[in-house]
Amino acid sequence: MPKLGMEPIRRRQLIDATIAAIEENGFSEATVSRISARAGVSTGVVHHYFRNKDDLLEATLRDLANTLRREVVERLNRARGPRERVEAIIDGNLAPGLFTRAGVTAWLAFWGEAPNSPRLARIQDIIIRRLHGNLIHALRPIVAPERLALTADGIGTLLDGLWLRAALTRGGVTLDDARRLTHDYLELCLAAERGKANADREIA
Amino acid sequence: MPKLGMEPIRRRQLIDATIAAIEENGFSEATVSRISARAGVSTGVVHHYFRNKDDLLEATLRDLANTLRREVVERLNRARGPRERVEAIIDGNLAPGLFTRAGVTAWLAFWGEAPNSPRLARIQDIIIRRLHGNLIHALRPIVAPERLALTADGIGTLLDGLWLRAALTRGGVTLDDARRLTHDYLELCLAAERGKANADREIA
Amino acid sequence: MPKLGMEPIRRRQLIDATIAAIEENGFSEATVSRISARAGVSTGVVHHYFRNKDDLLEATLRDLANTLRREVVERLNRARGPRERVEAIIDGNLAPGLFTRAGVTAWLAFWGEAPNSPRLARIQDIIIRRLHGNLIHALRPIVAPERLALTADGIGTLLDGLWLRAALTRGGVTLDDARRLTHDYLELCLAAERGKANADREIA
Amino acid sequence: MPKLGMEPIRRRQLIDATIAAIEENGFSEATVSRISARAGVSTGVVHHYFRNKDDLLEATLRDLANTLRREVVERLNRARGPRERVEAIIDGNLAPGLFTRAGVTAWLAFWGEAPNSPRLARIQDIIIRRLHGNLIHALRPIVAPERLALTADGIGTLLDGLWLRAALTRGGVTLDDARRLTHDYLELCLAAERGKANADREIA
DNA sequence: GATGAATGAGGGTTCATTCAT
DNA sequence: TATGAATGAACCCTCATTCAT
Repeated sequence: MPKLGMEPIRRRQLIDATIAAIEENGFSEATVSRISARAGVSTGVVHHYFRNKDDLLEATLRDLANTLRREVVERLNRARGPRERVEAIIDGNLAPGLFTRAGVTAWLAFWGEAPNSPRLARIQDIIIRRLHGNLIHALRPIVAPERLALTADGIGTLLDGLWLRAALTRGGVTLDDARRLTHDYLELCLAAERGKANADREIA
Repeated sequence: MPKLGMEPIRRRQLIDATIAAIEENGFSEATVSRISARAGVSTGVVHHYFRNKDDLLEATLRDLANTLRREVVERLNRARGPRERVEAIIDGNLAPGLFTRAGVTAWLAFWGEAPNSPRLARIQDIIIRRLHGNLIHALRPIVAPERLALTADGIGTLLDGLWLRAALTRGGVTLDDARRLTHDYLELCLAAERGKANADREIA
Repeated sequence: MPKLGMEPIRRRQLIDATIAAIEENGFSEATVSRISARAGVSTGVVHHYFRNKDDLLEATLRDLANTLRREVVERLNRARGPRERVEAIIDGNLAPGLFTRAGVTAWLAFWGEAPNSPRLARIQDIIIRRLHGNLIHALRPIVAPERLALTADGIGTLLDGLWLRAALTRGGVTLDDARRLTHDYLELCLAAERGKANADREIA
Repeated sequence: MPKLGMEPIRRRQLIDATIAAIEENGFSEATVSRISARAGVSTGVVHHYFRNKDDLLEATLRDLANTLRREVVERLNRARGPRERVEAIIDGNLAPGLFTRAGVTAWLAFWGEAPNSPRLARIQDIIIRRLHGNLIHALRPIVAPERLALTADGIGTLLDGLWLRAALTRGGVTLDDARRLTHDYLELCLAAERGKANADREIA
């Protein structure tokens, strides 16, 4: 009789094994046989639960994206006031479980493949759009409309740049440095708002 | 005597073909046979002028890095005053010949491979360090010492984030948007400097 | 469950195919694709059961060495008395299944490669040492100590020379000729022993 | 104007380079480019003076064979009496310039290729026949007719076996050991002759 | 005479995928 | 449900050989 309910278990194992394999040896070395060996199953199992390797890779990237989303949503739910909402988004993207040398390496590998894989590119697009939407929503109450998009892009771009550098630079980027940089940027933007508001008041 | 002086010509052709192949099909599809076909030569030629594929890839990344450096140096030579020097670095990194969907895709592909390739990683490291050094040098006269490193990191990280987004997002990032974002960041930083200077003066 | 227990079968097939390929076309023409075709399998199978071609070649030489050892051991087990033991070793090395044009050609091919392959050289070394050890042991009761090593070397060298000539000379070397030559050498040595013994007795 | 008389010089250089290349890295690694590099010329030169690589290899084996022949002939010319003639042949085959680890390695490489190269096989055949002919001629005066062929085969086979072992065994075979073995064999044969002659005389 | 650039077939090897068990 | 044997295309690379110069 067949073991029931194996599907979610096996998919989970294989996705975790895929992330681990990419982290350790890079995208091109993450072969089906290495992934399945790491998951403790035979190569055939991969094609039993995923149509092909591309499907497994897509599922893996989706899984990474979901983890990121959860980190952000969780912090957003605890945030009070617009300022804390922006900080929740920033801190969610720099969550200790994700923003590690290993974690960003896997992301970077997917980024490198995305431009020539429509399926991966689509997911990346969603992630970036989601970040942008969240930031716009959180910043609207505290940033002037004409600077809204620019500020959201600024924070989003900084976060992406930090991820990239975390994967590329030899020593990585410390979580503290990353936080300081983004929060300082937010501070600069809000200070400029206040300065402008003061100037407006003086004129009035 | 055979055709003389073919070496620089062929190396140039092969490097260009490598960039084109990566742009079009991604890193993993940039095979020796595709690269050589694109260069209009047989596969053997690749190994006549490069020890192996890794050497060709390294030479290609070095070439990209050199182009970037030239764009920056050229603008630095024309710059007058510290503010223009910072802008020269920013604009050099966003030079029209480099900051295109295609160009940026090749870079991203190399970034994705770097964590697993010490040789590529070394070059990336040099590029990032060079950018940081240039920025520090240009910002020193106009930014307070305690904010110097932070500001340089901010601009550098923004530039890296812009490159990443240019490759990843569907529509890319327009050159104008990129310039606006970075120059605005510089403006914010300098405005904060002035604000602090004013506050200091008022106190005195 | 897949077909089980294929490993010994496939390894046997591939080793046999390797011997056949070397016999027919020589060492340099014994390519993986020719070997696998001869075994009736695809090229991938070779690397499924052997890490690489060198491993297959080493296994093949080991197999040849084992066959030789079996031929000798079998005859040694049936031998009665020292004289018959020496003859068992000689005849084992000239066993009809091994001492054929074809068999000897494969050996010679391996000999030709051994000086450049430490792995093959090691096996050759063992084979030669084993022959020497066997001969020493068998000759000890019937040859004076001071002539023991020389006689063993003589028989061993003759056997090696016969193998070489069997592979090289156009008509090969007949089994009968080979036997006559080695047995005659043994006879000469033993006659010399007897002669010396007689002389000693006369003196006494 | 073309340099005249280059042909013998270049052929000599290339043959020497071929022997050196085979000695150092084995038959399969003796490529045209390595041989020409060692000779200090370009790859094209090889095909200028030899129709193809096989021709160069054949010329090289012929050259080795000629060297061997010269060593033997020279000693034969100095020999006095049949016994010395036999020893001249033995010592010529063990000449210090030939019977070295390096020298026999090149020979062995050719032996390994000969069975599947009719051209090389033909030369090997000549060498063996020549040795046999020389031995028969030298032994005729001192060995009984019915043992003549056997004795010549014995010495020839011993010499071939010694060459083989010199190339194969780790420590090689010392010149002294080789001489002792062959001369002892000759001694045994001649002693047997005398013994038989004595026996015949006693009967008479 | 000599060069070395160029070719392209063929080498060993890896891989995603299929399938009988 | 799971295995791992098997496939064969495609990979990078090497090589003898040719040929314009």
